[in-house]
Amino acid sequence: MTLPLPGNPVRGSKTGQPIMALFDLLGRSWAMGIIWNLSEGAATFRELQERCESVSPTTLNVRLKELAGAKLLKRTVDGYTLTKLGRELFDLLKPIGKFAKGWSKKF
Amino acid sequence: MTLPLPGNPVRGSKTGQPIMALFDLLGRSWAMGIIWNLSEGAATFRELQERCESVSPTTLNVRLKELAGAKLLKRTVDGYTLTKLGRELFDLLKPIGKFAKGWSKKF
DNA sequence: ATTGGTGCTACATATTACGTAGCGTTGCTA
DNA sequence: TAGCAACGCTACGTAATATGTAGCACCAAT
Repeated sequence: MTLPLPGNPVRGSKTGQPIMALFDLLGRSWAMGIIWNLSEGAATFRELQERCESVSPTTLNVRLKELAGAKLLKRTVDGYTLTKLGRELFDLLKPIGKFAKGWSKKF
Repeated sequence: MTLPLPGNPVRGSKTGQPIMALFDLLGRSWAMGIIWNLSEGAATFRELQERCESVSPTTLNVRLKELAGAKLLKRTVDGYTLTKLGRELFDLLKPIGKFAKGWSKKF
């Protein structure tokens, strides 16, 4: 489980172009979902697990370490929270939520 | 390989909330990379494969079918191209490319 | 001392992705 | 008309990831 960081050739990106490294990081199960659900505020491990529709603790734990390593979230006394960087990313994800609603009407 | 569409409970989303279905679809290897690389213009299968750092044909083919099923791209005489919907999504992905550059400087 | 909550980890199984080889087709060009 | 090259894939074995369930070690309150 290699941590995809810019510069590191990883799964789905041999070049390590920033955008491809980020896509690799976000393109793993629940990565974006975790960021999305954490935007509502800090959460403990188990609470976050519930918000994420009972994702398995294994996956959650691995993902949390990856996202923390990528400086998008961190663990605090209140549980896990987005970093400034993570909130910046969430702000970019947010419009995709709106898009998803329109998209869902096409089916 | 279930196609994640809104309403369908799929991998990473039991509820089928639009955003979660979309995250599931995009959270698969090369899904966002394909959209990103197709934004430069239509491409044949093999050309797209090169743009995506020689992703395996198996993965590429599966992903193309999923994204086409989700109406984000389609096959034309010029090869694969983004649909209007796909270009809309790309426009939302584009700022993430900018973010990725700033992010990459933190390491 | 027990109870209930926490953050995890172990482990077996299932799913997904990869890499390589190569098939069937189409469109040249010799 | 035979040969070749490029096309879009598909087959198939292996490797990497994700899942689900169980439960451990820790802590605080009862």
